[in-house]
Order: sequence, then structure tokens, then C-alpha cells
Amino acid sequence: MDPHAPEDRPATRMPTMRDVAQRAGVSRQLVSLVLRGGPGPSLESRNRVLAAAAELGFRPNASARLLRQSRTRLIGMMFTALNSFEVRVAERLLERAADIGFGVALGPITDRRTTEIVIRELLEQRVEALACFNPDPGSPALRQALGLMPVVWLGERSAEPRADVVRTDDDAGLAILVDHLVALGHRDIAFAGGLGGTVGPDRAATYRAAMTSRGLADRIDQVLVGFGEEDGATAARVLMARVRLPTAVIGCSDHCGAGLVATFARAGISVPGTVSVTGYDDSDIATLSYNDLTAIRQDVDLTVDATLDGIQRRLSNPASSPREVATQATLSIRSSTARARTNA
Amino acid sequence: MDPHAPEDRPATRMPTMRDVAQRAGVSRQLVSLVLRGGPGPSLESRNRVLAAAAELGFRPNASARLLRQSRTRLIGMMFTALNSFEVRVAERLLERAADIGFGVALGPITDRRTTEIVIRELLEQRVEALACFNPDPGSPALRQALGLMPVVWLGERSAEPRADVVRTDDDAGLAILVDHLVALGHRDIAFAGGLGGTVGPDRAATYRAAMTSRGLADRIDQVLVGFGEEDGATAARVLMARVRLPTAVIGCSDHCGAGLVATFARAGISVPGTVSVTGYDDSDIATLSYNDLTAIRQDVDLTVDATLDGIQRRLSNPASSPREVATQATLSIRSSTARARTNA
DNA sequence: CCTAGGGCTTAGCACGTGCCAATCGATTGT
DNA sequence: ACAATCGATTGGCACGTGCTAAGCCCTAGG
Repeated sequence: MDPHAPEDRPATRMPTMRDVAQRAGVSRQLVSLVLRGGPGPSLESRNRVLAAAAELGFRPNASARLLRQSRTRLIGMMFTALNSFEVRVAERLLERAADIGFGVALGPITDRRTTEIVIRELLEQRVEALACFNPDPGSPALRQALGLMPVVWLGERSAEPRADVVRTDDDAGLAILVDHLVALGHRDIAFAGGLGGTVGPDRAATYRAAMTSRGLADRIDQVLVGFGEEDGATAARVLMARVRLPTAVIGCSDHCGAGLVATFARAGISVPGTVSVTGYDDSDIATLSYNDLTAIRQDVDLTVDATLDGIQRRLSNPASSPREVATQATLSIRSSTARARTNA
Repeated sequence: MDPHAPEDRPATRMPTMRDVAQRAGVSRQLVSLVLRGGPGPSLESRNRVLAAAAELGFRPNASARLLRQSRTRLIGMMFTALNSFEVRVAERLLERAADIGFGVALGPITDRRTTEIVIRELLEQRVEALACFNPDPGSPALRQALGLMPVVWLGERSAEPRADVVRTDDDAGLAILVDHLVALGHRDIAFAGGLGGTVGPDRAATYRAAMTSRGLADRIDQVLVGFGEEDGATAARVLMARVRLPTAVIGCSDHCGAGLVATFARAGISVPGTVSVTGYDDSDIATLSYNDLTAIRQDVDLTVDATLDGIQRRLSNPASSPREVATQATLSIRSSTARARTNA
């Protein structure tokens, strides 16, 4: 037996263009030409090459191709695997990028994989652009990337002048949400949220602004929690502990809204009979029949479109100055909101 | 001093080893040697090279490295981005693989990205092994992969003799779950599930077997639904439409269990007062305070360990025959289960 | 002064593919 | 019949890195 590691000899080797060429009885270059769909090869050659490739199960070596071409046509995507909105954007970006001939290198953030590590990996893959959800602004790799390629900052405001920013227009979103509730007769409209990154405080401030501009400044009622289900549950308990419930509660996310609804339900408080509840994101969780949350829709398609547009614009014209895009928020009205109870 | 002033160069291109070598005043090969940490370079050279690399922000080109080396040390991971258990396994695999010097190429399944497309992409990246959640057995690319490299089939049973299989031991899991409920005095134990892939029918069959072996064959009560929240909600409505509710309902997944709980709650049916409900997976959704589901834990770490073990074993010995590993399921008892109501 | 030897460094090939330029073979125009 | 043309095919270099073998310089020994 060979005492040396048998690992460096794979059981079977993946076929290369050379193997295909040999089997088809043509040159390696012709194989390349045929597989790229270029003009020139005769029908006869084309068929023989395609047949040989199919029989051998040839798959082009992505590393070799990327190395040879000056362009990798890869977009790096950094996101949190736990956040459903981010995952949906990543999925959609994968599909839409393929339509314009781009691949996507996924870089999920975890406890052990920081912004720095993820972006470093993506740079080593020679991505041509980056899309990052809420990155750590202090990461050296990110700073380097900002000077090298288009970077799209997703999700929250940023003071970074070299990055495109794509975020949902929270101002308009919360405004139409408050208007919707006011139209239903609500005045005691509480807000559950305010914690978390830049977005949390932003949304809370926007809530206060929307209330104030509608003459409801004295009804502002904010329960400081974060974005998760458990945060919503906490907020619900805080509100239930009071003498009087508000007639409506705006959850800072769908998860938060679901936590509010579930906790109210288990306490026997009817939604929307006693309290109207809203979410924010319009994700799958909002559409579940037992939540059925009225929610601000953060449009995945609009976000992905704006991201790709920004990347393409700055790839074709590197001198183009970065932009901030606030995608329009729309309102999905469902059964978790209804007319305010009269005897508040 | 250096006649060039490369600090403010336009930085349009990522630096290569050649650039680093030029800046450090050494050859490209020496740069390679230093960055690989190989023996030979003097301390002086080492420092100069490292300094130059840092100043230029050098990142090795992953494509070039992978192309040159016979081994890519990459594991391909196919999963559904919507399924939290699968995402958690993928995340954990990413971290654990890094510990043993392997990278992970992520291949998320979506509506437009089938098993075939995803595995083809992974093969083009020259992954050395595949881990696939519930793949389509008919995919040609998958069949090719099975003959070329270690493939770990995750999540469900498989008739494929060339693949390792890693799945949770549903038999034992449902057995201890039924035992738990029986110990609480339940006899009318319904099951919501049975649809979806191989796992769905499997779990349903296991439920029936567990009930039968405990002398409860006449109490078997299965509501045929799938794994999602909405499926749980549907099952709850079906059960509520009956004359008499069971005293316990086993949801085939945490999502299903959450749908059951929420729908019961909104209908004013107390959980666990009137009906005990369980989940399956012990994911984040089970731990939410308003669900607090008793659930079978599918252990992420055990799954990832078994996957990596199988891959390493078959990489070091390709002749090694595939194995099936059923990771042990454990029970997380929470407040969604309690003693059966007496006046059923 | 010459040679042997050891510590550092570099020359050169290879990986698989894309693409430009060159070559081949056959047909057409005069 | 000969050159020109054109379609089909191939030669050859390049991408950035890893690795083996060869080269350089300097000191010690004769």
C-alpha cells in the first residue's frame, strides 16, 4: 500500500476541453468555440463536439474561465441568513443577476463570520461589485472595496460618500401607515421598536414625525424594543400592563408585529377588535392567515432593481457619482387593522 | 527612495503578486513563498513583502489558486433558503468546514433555480464533495456527481446507494414525543402532516407506528397537510370543525406547530389548557414566548458533524462504502404541552 | 586562490480556458 | 490556370498562482 496520503489523487477527474476534443477528434480550440456558441464551426463539428461533451459530462472549469477573462461578472452579496427580507433579496438578486449575465457570490454573516472576513472572501473571488446589508463601516476590506468597485449599501442610511445606498423610504412608508390608521379613526397609535442599527432609531423618529405632522404629538407612545418576534411579545406585555391599551400598535417589523398579535391573542385580546396591529416588511410572516398583518411592503423587486441598476451604472461609468435610492413603500392592507374601538 | 509614488495610484485593478514583488523589490516567487508561510525567506525579505502586501491591499486571486492546485478544498452545499433548519445547517457547515481548511460554495434552491442548475454550478466550481438537502433524484448533474465525489444526502431517506445519508432519527423522535404526551395522560393524539417529499409520509408513518405500539391504534388521527405555518393553520381549522377536539396535536414541523397554536389562540382555544401542541425541529420559532413549543430537536451540530465526517472519510478513502447516519433526536419540553384535560 | 556547501532567491513550467492571429482547404473570379 | 476570397480549423499566448529545480552570494575549509 502507498503510505502517502491518497487524498491528492481524486478518484475520477472531471473532464476538460482537452478530453472532449480528443473524443470528438478535433482541436481543443474548436471545442471552446463551439461551447461558447461562437460563429465558425460547421454543423458537423458542432454536433460532434456537443455529443462528446454530453457523453463525458463536461462542465467548464469556472476558475479557469474567471482567471482568463478580465471580467468575472460576479457580484458579491453580504447578508444575514437569519433575516427573511435579506434572504429574499439575496435570492432574487441571484435570479435577476443571472438574467443579465452576472453570477452572485454569497457571503452570509454569522457570529464567527464578520463583515471583514466575508468581504475579504468576496474580494478574493474577484467580485466586480458588492451589495452589503448593514455592513460594519470600520472594516478595512470594506474600505478597500469602496475604492475599487461599486458598493451598494443596503438597508440603512450611510454616511459613506463612495457607496450607493438603497433603502426603503421609511418616511413615506410610516406616513401612509399612520394615515391609514387615522382614517380608521385611530388616534392612540403606539409604536413598538426603536432599537437596532441605524434603521431602528430611524423608523422611530419617522413615526414621531408622522404623528406630529398629523396633530397627534401628544399621543406619541413608543415602546423601545428591537425587530424580533420576542421584541414584539415584550412590547405587547408592556402595553397590556397599562391601565389603558392604545387602539393601534405599529410593529417595527413583521416579526415584531407577529409577536404583538400572538401575545395579544394568547391574552384574549382581540386583534383587530380591541387593538389594531401592523407589521413592516410584508414578508411571508405577514401573510399567514393567523397574522394577516397590514404591513408596509419593502419591495424586494424594487430593491434588487435599484441595486443592479446602481451596479451597472457605476460599472459602465466608474466616474459616476454614487446615489441614494429610497424605494417606494406601499401599504398592504389586511385584517389586522380595523376601525378603532369607540369606547377607548 | 523609490522613484514611484504608488500610494495614490488610481487603484482600478486589484494588485497581484507581481505588483507586490515590484513594490518590495523582490521576485514574484518570493512573494508567493512568504505569503504561503513557507521556509526559506529571510526575516528582512519577509517583512518587506508583508509590508508591501499590506500597503497595496493584496488579496490572493482565488480562481488562480484553485486552478493551480489540484484540490479546491471546496464543499458544495445545496439547500432551501426558506427553511430555517437548512439555513442553520448551512451556516454551521460554513464555520466548521473552515476549521478543517475547507471552503463552502453555497447553492440555494429557489423557484427558478432547480437541483439541476444548482448542482451544475457547484460542479463548475469544482467542489470536491456535495451536501444536498432533499435533492431531486432525477437530476443528471446529481447522477454525475454521485459517480465523481462524495455526496451527502441530507434530511430524508434515500434509495441512492452511492450517497451518504444524514437525517434525524424520526422513529426515535416521534416515539419519545408520543411517550411524553402519553405520560401527561393524552390518548387522543392527532398528527398534522404527511405531505411533502419523502420526509412528510415518513413522519406520518412513524407517528402511526408509535401510536400502534403503545396500544393507541384506534386513536390514530391524521390531518394531511404540509410543513408550513399555513398548513398548521389549515389543520387547526379542520380539527376545530369536529365535534370533539383531540387533547394533543403533533405538528410535523415547528412552522406547522406555530400555525396550530396561533389559529387555536385566535379561536379562543387555550394551549395547552384545552389542547397540547408540539413542533418538530426546535428552531427559533419554537422558542418564541407566545409559541413556546415542546419540540423534537433536530441537532444542527450533530448533522454537520456527521456530514463532515462522511465527506472526510470518503475523500481519504474513495472506496469506502456510503453510510446512513440517523442523528439522535432529543425532546425540548416547553409550555405548549401539559396534562390532558380530563373531561374530553 | 580555489572549491565545497549552505542560506536565499529566482527561473520556468503547469493548471484550463478565452481569444487573436495564422493556417488550411475549397470555391470563385478573371 | 492562377490568384483572391471565404469558411473552417488550429497555433499560441495570456490570466495569477503553486511548486520544483536551478541559480546566486557568501563564508569556511584546504
